[in-house]
Amino acid sequence: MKESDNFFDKVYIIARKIPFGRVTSYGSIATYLGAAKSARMVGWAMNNSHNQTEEVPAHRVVNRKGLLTGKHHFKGTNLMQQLLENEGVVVVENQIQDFENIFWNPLEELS
DNA sequence: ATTTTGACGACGT
DNA sequence: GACGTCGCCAAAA
Repeated sequence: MKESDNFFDKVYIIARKIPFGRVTSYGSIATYLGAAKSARMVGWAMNNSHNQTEEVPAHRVVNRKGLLTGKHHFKGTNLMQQLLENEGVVVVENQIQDFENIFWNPLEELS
């Protein structure tokens, strides 16, 4: 069950492939997996990502608006933002600044 | 087993 | 462009 056995595992794999200092959106991952309209499942997978053996940089995954919608799910209140800022990502009020610039699209970057 | 919700997104109004 | 509704699919109540 290393490779893409199911939709969820794929999400984790893609999430781990996000480069340092870059971010992507749930929908982009879902689209890349062929389930463009199942963006919610990506988010749900992230929630379950804690159960995964390997760590998943869920903090690098935000919604299409570049908004840190899932920050409440993290341990701390602003932990997600802290992690992003630690990578050079500027975040103001849960919103990523210059989102277009740091956006990582698996459809293009990843074949 | 049925209903509700949810780390989203696209479309309609 | 802000707000509302629907669609997708899986897990929790």
